[in-house]
Amino acid sequence: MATIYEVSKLAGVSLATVSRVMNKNTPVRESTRKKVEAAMAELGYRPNSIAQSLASSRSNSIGILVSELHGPFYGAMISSIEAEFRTAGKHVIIAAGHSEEATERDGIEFLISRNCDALILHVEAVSDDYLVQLSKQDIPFVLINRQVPAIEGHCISLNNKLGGYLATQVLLKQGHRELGYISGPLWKADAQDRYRGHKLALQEAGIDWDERRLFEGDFHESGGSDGIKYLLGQGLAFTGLICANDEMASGAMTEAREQGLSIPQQLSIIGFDNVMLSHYTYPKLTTIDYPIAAMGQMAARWVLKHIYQQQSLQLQLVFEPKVIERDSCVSQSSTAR
Amino acid sequence: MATIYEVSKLAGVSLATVSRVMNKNTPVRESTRKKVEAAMAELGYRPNSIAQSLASSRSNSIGILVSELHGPFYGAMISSIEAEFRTAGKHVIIAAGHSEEATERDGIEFLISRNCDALILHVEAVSDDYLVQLSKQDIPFVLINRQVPAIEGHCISLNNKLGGYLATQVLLKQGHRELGYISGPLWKADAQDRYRGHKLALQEAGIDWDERRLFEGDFHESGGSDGIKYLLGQGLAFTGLICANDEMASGAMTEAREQGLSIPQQLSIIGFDNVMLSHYTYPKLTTIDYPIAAMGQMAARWVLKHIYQQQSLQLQLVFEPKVIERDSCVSQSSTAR
DNA sequence: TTGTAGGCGTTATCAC
DNA sequence: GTGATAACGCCTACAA
Repeated sequence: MATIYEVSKLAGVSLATVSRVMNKNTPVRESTRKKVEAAMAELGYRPNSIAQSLASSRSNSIGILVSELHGPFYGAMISSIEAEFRTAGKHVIIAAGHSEEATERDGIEFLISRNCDALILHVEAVSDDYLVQLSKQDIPFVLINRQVPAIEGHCISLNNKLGGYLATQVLLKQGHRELGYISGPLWKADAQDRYRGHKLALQEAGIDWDERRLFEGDFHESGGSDGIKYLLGQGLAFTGLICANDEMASGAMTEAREQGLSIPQQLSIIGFDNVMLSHYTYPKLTTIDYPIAAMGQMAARWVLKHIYQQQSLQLQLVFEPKVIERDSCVSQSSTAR
Repeated sequence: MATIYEVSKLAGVSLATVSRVMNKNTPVRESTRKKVEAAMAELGYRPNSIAQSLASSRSNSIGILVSELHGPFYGAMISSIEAEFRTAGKHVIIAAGHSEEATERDGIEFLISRNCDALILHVEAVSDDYLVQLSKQDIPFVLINRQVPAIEGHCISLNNKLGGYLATQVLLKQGHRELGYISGPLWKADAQDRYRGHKLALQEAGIDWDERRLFEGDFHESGGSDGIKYLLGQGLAFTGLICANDEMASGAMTEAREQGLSIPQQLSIIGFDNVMLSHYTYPKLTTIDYPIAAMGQMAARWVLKHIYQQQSLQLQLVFEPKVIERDSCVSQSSTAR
């Protein structure tokens, strides 16, 4: 591989000049620029990004930590982040945190040791405190789907409480008064917030909160099916079910059907996230849209703006969920049970 | 951040010695090792991986190019690759090729310019020739889901033809004789191979191949729904449908139902890939398992073995598909139409 | 506008 | 075993 030195020799200029035409940061006479470019082309020169990084202490790489690399949610997130950085000539290093504190810390350490210029984190297990500490180190980062008051400016989040509220309202407006709720693991902030929104909607509708109507799921399919079993086991009637994400809604749908309930005739189900699978279920899932692609893109822009001085970018830190009506919820009047 | 130099000063040894204890490649007296390690701990020293890379011309990074970053298939692939490398202390840089030749080439260029030690490629649009040329450059790579005869040793692939054959056999064994086939884009090798397997199974069963029973889809949901519309429009009876991937099977299922067909009573549908969504459909999708996680892991091991000299690893280059029976296919005798 | 020269933080090859 | 010391390929004051 040709080096900058060989290019400079062939072009008959100094190595500094070659560097200048590459980086377009210092004016270079048109004629010498031409010579240099010709030499670069002739040699098939490609700058060594590692040497560039070492000399400039900029790696042009951004670390991304998500809970899982598969799954529709993170896929969409990573995809939008990569696209945004790619056009900016930056690259993305990924790692998985698996929602476990130790693994998340490891992942962050790992990305730092890789000299990332910045981090985009979707972490769940690590404490607020840890993140505040981290913000005092020299590695900049953005948080997705998490609000940490002390470092608000680093947080890109969804109004999850509003989402839970809206989901509940969908069913209430359809006349359902007997509801079930399958939450995510309640130690996760987003699961908590969604549930809070649910309770608020109930309260506003004058419906007493009944703990037996809550099942704490795992955000996976099994959480949905277990939830249905649990709720049915309680012996309480319910015509509407809110699930804190789409996977659980799908699991609930399948299980409910196996228990002899027809969906949505006997049970209306609403999910949360609007990930791809919500198209695939039958009936198609009514859900709450989580604009994860937009949020991922915004995280990328945050980095572009703060780390790579692309000042012109506009930022938005808080996003709003919205209802996506499909076929899994119908009005209570059409419910026969 | 502390450098190796400061560590050496604090430990009272030369910087070369510090390097030695880090890399454990040259014997170092126990007592000096201790001193050095103490110094490293005291300073919170972390080696600068960029400087290491420059000096050793090893970046410890592996580039991965896939068609899309989202989608269940690539998610599973990336996930298994990352896991394998992570434990080896390597990291993964990702890029998307979007099944377009120019973008795929760009992506490869991009990863090369990032000084990856090796590449793992899931490319579709780029020609065999290009890949053969690439293999003559100095960047090692493995191909996933593609067979290029001239560089067989670099290819990790599924026996797609067998998959198409097996899928068809599932329906044939259930007594279906009137079949439809929704393929992927036939310029893609895997789509072709699956279709070939289908035709072979038909031939063995003594069923004439009828071009009108083939619809060329796009590997997305829309391909499935369009396929159903097309097949129904042909006015040919069919009680079994093979779709070349699960997404299309799901689209077909939904559309068929909208057209008044009940699944599987009136139409048995089989998919291909066994991605996550096959759980979510109703009825649950019978499909062909594509062991993408195992193949991704194998690709990672290929790199570990060939590039990072982990000689002990065993490699497997060709994988076999297998039938996953679920609920979307039933025997023809139970079909009333 | 262009050239010179001193880093950037390691690894690796020599000697000792 | 350990210590100098040259790379590695580029960036960036500072000079000219």
